[in-house]
Amino acid sequence: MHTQSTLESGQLFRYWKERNGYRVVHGAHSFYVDDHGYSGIHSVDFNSFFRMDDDYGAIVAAITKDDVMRRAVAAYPGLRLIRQDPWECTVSFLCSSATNIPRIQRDLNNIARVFGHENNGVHYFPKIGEIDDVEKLKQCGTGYRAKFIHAVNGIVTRRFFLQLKKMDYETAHDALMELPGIGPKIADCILLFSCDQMSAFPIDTWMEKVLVDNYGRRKRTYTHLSSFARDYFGDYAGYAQQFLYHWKRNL
DNA sequence: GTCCAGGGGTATC
DNA sequence: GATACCCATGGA
Repeated sequence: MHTQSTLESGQLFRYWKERNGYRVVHGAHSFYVDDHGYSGIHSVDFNSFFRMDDDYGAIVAAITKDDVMRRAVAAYPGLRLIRQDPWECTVSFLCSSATNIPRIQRDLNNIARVFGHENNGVHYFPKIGEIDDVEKLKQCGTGYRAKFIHAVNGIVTRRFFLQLKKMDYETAHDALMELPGIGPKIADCILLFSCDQMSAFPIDTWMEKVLVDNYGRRKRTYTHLSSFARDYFGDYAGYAQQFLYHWKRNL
């Protein structure tokens, strides 16, 4: 695994550079990781978090269908999808609308400090139901997103997220879009990064550029672009998306 | 001052 | 179905 491209490709937000690697704080975990190893987390949880159960070589081979993908994969060998906690992932991408990554990181750290749990100087993310004050949420810097985060905090359950993992893609996508503030893009991020829906293909402004510039797409509607990509790349389209997103942003 | 940033809701044609 | 505008905010 290549830690830099994996952690800094916009899927996870609460990490800090430490020594020669990173400290990651997510769910109930706070651990250190670099390109040579890790500490502070059990191997079972580490392997789950970085999707070591995937057949990485086979997946990369399956999605490398053209020269664009060959360039993206060659640029970031070892880039992996992360299997996140669905609730933390949901709040993360509710924070992500029409803003930038540094600000998402700032807001999530504020939310963890204000609503979460402190242990040995580490601020862990709040659990479902604990983000229960809209004004404090706005003070975290979330702006108009506060009302959505607060509403979703009062609706979802652990069971809801477990169901999303068992549903087919379309059903799970529809279920997420029933929630306030969650449209097709944020729903795809939640499914891909935390619900084992590897065919989900989130399309933000950067992925729209990729599909128009590099894949000749004309219609810029979400459903058109997303269904094209899912058909073209197949069952692991989400992995292709992560390579292309990171590649396009760093050209 | 203007534009853009891992969007979504709503009104309007 | 597409398009326009609004939502708050910060950095370029």
